[in-house]
Amino acid sequence: MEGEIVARYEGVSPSVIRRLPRYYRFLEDLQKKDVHRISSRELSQLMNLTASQIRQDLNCFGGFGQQGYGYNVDALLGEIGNILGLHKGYKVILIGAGNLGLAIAKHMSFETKGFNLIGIFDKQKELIGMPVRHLVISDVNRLENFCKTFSPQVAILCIPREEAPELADRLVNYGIKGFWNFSHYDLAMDYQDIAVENVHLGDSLMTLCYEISEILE
Amino acid sequence: MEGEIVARYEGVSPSVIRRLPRYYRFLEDLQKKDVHRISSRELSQLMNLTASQIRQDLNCFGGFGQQGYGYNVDALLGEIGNILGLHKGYKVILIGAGNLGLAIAKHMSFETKGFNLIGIFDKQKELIGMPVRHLVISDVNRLENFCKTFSPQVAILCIPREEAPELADRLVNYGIKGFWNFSHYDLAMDYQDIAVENVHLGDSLMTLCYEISEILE
DNA sequence: TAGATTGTTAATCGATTAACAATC
DNA sequence: TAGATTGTTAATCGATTAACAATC
Repeated sequence: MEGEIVARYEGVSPSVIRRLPRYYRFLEDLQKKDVHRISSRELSQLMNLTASQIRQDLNCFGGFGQQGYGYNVDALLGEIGNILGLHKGYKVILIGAGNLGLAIAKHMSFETKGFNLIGIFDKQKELIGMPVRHLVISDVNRLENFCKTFSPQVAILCIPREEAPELADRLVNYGIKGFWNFSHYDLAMDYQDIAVENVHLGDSLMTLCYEISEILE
Repeated sequence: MEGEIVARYEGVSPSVIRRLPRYYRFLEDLQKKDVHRISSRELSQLMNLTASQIRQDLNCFGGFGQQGYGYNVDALLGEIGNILGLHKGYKVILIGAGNLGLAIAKHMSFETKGFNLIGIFDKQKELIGMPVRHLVISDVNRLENFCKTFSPQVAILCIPREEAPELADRLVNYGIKGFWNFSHYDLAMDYQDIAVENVHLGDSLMTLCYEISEILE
């Protein structure tokens, strides 16, 4: 809409952004517990952070608190939700309906995280037609047509490593602007203006291995 | 064994540790491609890092390179594997055989990441007895007995948020030393000498939402 | 030996913490 | 008003990058 003011925060560092979802979760929790007011100090104790960091983080986006009072939980929750864009309902498709893909399709609450799952694709004939939630698995070769018709913005990749680079390329051509990448390939940042979240569960497990061995030896 | 020298690297910062699995993956890849020698500069280009950082990182653990030559891929891969402890085969159990739990049980290559999956537990009667890989899902109330008998060191939590804190407590009492936590609860660091890897897939998705909205507005 | 590339120290940059004046 | 707690600036700390002498 013309003239609509969309606050964007270009200068904010990734470390701050990555903490926002965690703030959001803790605030949701407080809200559920009927806590309506919280100071940075109280929140810092809950979250294992410094109060200073919390105030610093929030002030990247504006003065959401009130001196002498603290923060209003409901208002702050709303603000962070807006900053993250959780009301946007971006259209997302999932490619690869194997174990992990299906688990994510069934398990993840897309609606509360800014997304709307509108398609699931696989190349395996036996899976095509299988119902998952409100959807039915489609043939991956319908991808181009589907994207032209429905213009999803985001793709979740639950495909083997080898297939990732080529498929990502194709999807960018079909208009995809972001990837949630579970394939074991490090989706490169060659693309300008394409968002990528690489999720490497294996890396997390290896890190745990290091930590365990640090404790046990 | 008495007198065995176990190199531990207490002083190394978490940011360096978290990069090790990624180095490991890229080196594996080079090995598969029959590359046996690589300089920090070449590797930095592959990985989107600075050569300086790579040298700095590796030198936290020792001088694995050779001036004028670079690094031997196979040797370096082995060293990083050792540092991470990928040969340890720590015994791990998985609790919660829902969509996500099953996907992880079936999909994850534990063996190559330092672990050995020795048990899967759920409380739902219909799931108990179901075969998964080389295992069969057990009743969660057998957990204590199982832990006393087999002494697993690590537990994977694929359980609802509400059940996480209490179950984690119990597991610590049963001797568990580390958690790979997929429940939406932030497993606290109250415990000394317990390793925790919290995996918040929802946080990752919300971060992607922010990034997308930054691109699209 | 000359060229290449490491290991390592020093410089820079960014992120976190501390402090306190502003203000509810 | 007095007490509390923010917003914000300054100080500290840690992580990354640059530079170069050591050495293969």
